[in-house]
Amino acid sequence: MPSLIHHSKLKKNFKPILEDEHILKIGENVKYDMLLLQAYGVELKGPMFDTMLAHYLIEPDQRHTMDIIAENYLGYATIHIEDIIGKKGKSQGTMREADVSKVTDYVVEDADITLQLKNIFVPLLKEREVEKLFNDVEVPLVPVLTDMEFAGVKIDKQFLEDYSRQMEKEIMQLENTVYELAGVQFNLSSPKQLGEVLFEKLKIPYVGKKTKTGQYSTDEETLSKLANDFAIAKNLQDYREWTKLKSTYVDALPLLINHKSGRVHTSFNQAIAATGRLSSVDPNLQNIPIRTDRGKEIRKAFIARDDEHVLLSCDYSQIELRIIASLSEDENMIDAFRQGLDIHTATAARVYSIDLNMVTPDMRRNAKAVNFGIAYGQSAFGLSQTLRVSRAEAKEIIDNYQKQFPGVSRLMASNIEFARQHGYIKTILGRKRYLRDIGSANFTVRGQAERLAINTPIQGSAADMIKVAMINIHKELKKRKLQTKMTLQVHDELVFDTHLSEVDEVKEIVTELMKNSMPLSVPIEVGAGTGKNWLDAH
DNA sequence: ATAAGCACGC
DNA sequence: GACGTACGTGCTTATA
Repeated sequence: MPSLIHHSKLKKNFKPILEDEHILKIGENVKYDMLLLQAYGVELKGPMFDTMLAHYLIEPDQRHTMDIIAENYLGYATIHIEDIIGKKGKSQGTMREADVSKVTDYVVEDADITLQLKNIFVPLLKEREVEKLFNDVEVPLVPVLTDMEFAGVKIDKQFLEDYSRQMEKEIMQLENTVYELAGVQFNLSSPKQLGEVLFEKLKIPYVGKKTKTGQYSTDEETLSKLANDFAIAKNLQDYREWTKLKSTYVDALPLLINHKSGRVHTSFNQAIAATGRLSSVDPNLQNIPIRTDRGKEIRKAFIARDDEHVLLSCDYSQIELRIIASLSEDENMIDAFRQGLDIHTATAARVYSIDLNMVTPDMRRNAKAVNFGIAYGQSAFGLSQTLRVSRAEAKEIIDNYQKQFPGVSRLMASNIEFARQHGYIKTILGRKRYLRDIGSANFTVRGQAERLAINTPIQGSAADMIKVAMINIHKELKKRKLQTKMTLQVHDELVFDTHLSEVDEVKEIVTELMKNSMPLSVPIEVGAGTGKNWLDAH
């Protein structure tokens, strides 16, 4: 017999406790339990403590599974799940089928360890000054993410199946063309075989570094340098694009449609990215293509619930640069945003010391690349690579940038200095990241830590901001008893499935709450669009 | 199974 | 002169 007590009896006994607003619930990865209980009609309520999220704020660069933190903080080796349900893979069973006495040991240990960890983490959160971030942001975000995952998104399966067949034809043709140009048949998807064909059999001159295993590099950067001179390279670029889109998205997404809901339910991981960002898995809905026309097609498959609904997409405009402007208090950058200028054009005008209306597309492109690189601590070498200009030219652009935006340069330097002094760097809401290599004598290792000291406050503060917005929006939708569901978060974008009758009201609520979730010294702009599918909503 | 190479997003 | 742009997820191939 799988279980001794039927779940209806368990539910009767536990539901009043689990739904009691005053009883503290302590768990590891509470979102998982919330989702599970939801399937049994139980809504977990009241104060929460999540040991996974606590450890995420205490040691953001580490992993946060219970077996690891139990080992580290309690010196205790937990029972391995594989000892109960079998090794990972096809033979692995489920908890329902497992030996009851083993499961009993496992769950009792789980409860015991979770409580012990909670008692350790409560003072530690206070000591590390992340208690408020924990209680006001990370914990309240849990039910928001639970609702988003449960809501899921609708996928047009037929559309993707049709597109897949069309892609198959394109891929077959490209394959044949490449075989003809190469004079051999080989596996185009094998970078090893491809490198040998291009650079040994066809004797195409190879410039640039080999990969770390000594292979010829065949990545996009390499192929694009060859594309003008060798037709085979262009065909390979197309082949790569089609096969990537087909295997990762078009063929994979329909397989993940849930049979009960008919929708795709991603899982948002709240304790992976050390900067505070969320991540998305099974499927990853944060990397759906948008750059190329062939890729954009895939977004047409993300559709509203039915004919009476639309997708609403709201995204922050240049949020990371606005955060840089605000943190640095750089007058010129703040001015540009206050005047509502296109930031890349404004940057170009300053860097090239010309009028705004004299900025050419090339200048804007260069300025955009600088703005982009700034947030990551990019060097003159790095910029010269992206822009494909000489190092001297890249250095001149950067020098001009630093002269025109001295506050930004000061911010970078002072963040590195702060990290040296304190051993960590923090975001606007006080999320900390420990940079233990900041004083390393090794140039490479220290350089990496310095780039993290620059990037983490920027990327992390943007993450803080959208998390607060999500909590406030979720609360407001509930308060107004609106049916609109928040479904996706893509770092600076939120997507909603909205009934037509609610669109105007929800658009207003969302844009206002996104703008006002955290005060900056520059205005925050939010773009909003609606459509039957995700592409049209942009 | 795991690593490598590659490519998608922000 | 080194090294050279942050954060993720997931596909296929190659190797063990």
